[in-house]
Amino acid sequence: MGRQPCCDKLEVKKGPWTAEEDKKLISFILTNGHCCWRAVPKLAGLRRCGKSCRLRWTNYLRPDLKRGLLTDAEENLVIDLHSRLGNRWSMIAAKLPGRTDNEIKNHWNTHIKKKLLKMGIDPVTHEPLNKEATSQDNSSPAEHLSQSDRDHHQLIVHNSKENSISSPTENICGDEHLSQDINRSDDLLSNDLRPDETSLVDALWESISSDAQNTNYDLALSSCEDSSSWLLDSQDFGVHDFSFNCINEIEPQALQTPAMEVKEH
DNA sequence: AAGGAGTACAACCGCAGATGC
DNA sequence: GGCATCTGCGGTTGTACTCCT
Repeated sequence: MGRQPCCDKLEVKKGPWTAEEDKKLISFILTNGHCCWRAVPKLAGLRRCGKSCRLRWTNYLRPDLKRGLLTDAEENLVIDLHSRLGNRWSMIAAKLPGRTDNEIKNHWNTHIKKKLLKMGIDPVTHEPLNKEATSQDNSSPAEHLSQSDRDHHQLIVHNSKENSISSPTENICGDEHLSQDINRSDDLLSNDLRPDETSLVDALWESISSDAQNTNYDLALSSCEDSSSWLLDSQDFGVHDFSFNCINEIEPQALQTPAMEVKEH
């Protein structure tokens, strides 16, 4: 007995999101939160699957996201965490503020994996690919690499010494070192974070916040400006946090403000 | 300049766990 | 306990872009 599809596939649009769709989604979530993702597209006037809306929001539209490549410190932290947690991208992402699991996963697959292979380290086990070669050859592979690459290498050597475990995923629970190290890494990270990069999404947010001055979601936005902590709670700001009485009052046109040209050009 | 190869990243898909009835 | 539904996660794919020949 198969599951129902999460949405009516015939009605649902796929592929890249348009600026107009982005704005609808942002406006809707700022105004109402997300009651349940399945209902969001309908209520927001989007012909998208709820899943797609959730993904778009969490991976791209959330205002607390950082943009741009991961810094060296972030990369080191990802490698460190990966050596302990394995491919648990959501857990890794939770330790990198402003980064998403998808982003980290992509970065791992495109950058870090290759970097580790280049260093002679198995990106899955974080063990040297050829132990004999590394023991015979006094010059570690890291010596041929940049400072940041050497940092990675040292971090991995440190980790493999500290966790004398066969699999990186076996040491997840009850590891006091883990939380301590993660905190240490967080401190390291916080000293080396890049400032946010201006982006199209920022422009989108600017346009929305100017719209917000004339609408009823300025409250949500102001709390957003204070800090992004409301977003951390956003997992929960469902029906119990937001009144949905207003939903019927939302005119689709009201969500379609004219400032969306940014992305379309 | 053309086009093939490589790269980066957004988005989709399917599965599994959590939850409610 | 069984089933339906929702959500989140990880793997994979699609596509736009860049680089190289």
